[in-house]
Amino acid sequence: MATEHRPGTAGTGLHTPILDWYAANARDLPWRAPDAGPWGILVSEIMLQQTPVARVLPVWRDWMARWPTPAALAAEPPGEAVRHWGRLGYPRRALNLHACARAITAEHGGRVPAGHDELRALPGVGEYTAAAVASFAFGARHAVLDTNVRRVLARAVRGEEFPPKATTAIERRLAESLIPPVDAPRWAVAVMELGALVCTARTPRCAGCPIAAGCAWRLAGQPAYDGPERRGQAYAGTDRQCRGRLLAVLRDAPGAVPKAALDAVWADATQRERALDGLVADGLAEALADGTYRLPG
DNA sequence: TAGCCGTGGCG
DNA sequence: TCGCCAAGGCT
Repeated sequence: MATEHRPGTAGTGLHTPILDWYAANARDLPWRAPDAGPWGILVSEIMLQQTPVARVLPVWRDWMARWPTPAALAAEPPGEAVRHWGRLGYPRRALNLHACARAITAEHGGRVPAGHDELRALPGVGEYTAAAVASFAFGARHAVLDTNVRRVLARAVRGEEFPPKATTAIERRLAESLIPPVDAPRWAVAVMELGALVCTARTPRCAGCPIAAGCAWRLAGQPAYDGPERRGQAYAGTDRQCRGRLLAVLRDAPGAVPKAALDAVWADATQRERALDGLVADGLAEALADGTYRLPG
C-alpha cells in the first residue's frame, strides 16, 4: 500500500498502526458522535482544557441539553453559565464559552465559524482549540497539538520522555509533516487517544502500544527526562483555592449572598478581599450596591 | 515568557 | 500520603 504520507524520515510508518489501533480502541464519547455538531464539539473542547474526560462528561450533557445552540446560551446571563459549570475548574472558561455564544450569535449568524482564524478569534479559543474544532467539526487539515500528541511525538520520534514545557517550532513542523493527505481529523484524534490511553504521562502501557517496536524512546532504553525542572503549582492556601471557595458559595446560592457568607469560608481577610476583588475584576462575581454579592447577571 | 488560573483522582 | 497530572489560554 502506498497510502502512507511522505513524512520525510522522522515518523515513517506511524500512521497505519495508530489508525488501526484507534479503530479498535476508540472510546465512545458523545462529542465524537455524528450528531454532536460544531457547537457540541466547541463546548467539549473548552471543557476539556486541562480537565479529564470523566469529569467533563456529565457537565457537557447537562449543558447541551440546556443550551443546544449558541443562541440559547447567548440569551442567558453569564452567571448561569458559571453556575452550571459546577466544579469543572477554571471557571473563566464558562465565561469564555458564554462570550463565544454571544459572538457567534452576533457575528456569525448563530453558527460556529468553520475557519481556523475565525475560531482563533473567539474568547478562550487558542491555537489548539481552533485546530481541534476546525478539524473535528469541519474536517479541516490542521496540526492538532495537545499535550497527548506532544508526548507521543516526543517519545516515538524524538526519543524523549516528555516534550518541552512550551510548544516549539520543531514540534509544530514535525506534527505538520505527519498530517496525512486524507482523513486528517481521524489521524489527529487517533494520536490524541493513543496518548490519553496508552502513552500516558506517568506509567505508559508500552505492552499495548501499536508503535512500541519503532518508538525512539523505547529503543533508547526509556531514558528519564533530563530537561529543566517541571515544577507543579502549589494549591493549598493559594489565592486560587480561596477564589474557588468564594465562587462555590455564589454558585450554590440561588441569588445574592451577604458578605458574611463569603467571609465565613476563608479566614485570612487580606487574602480573601484580594481574591474577591479578583473574581469581580474577572467578571466571575458581581458586587451589588447593598453590599451583597452574586454571580454576574 | 513565566506565572497565574480550579479541581479531584490516582500511583 | 501527597505530588503529579488532566483535549490550554491569557497576559
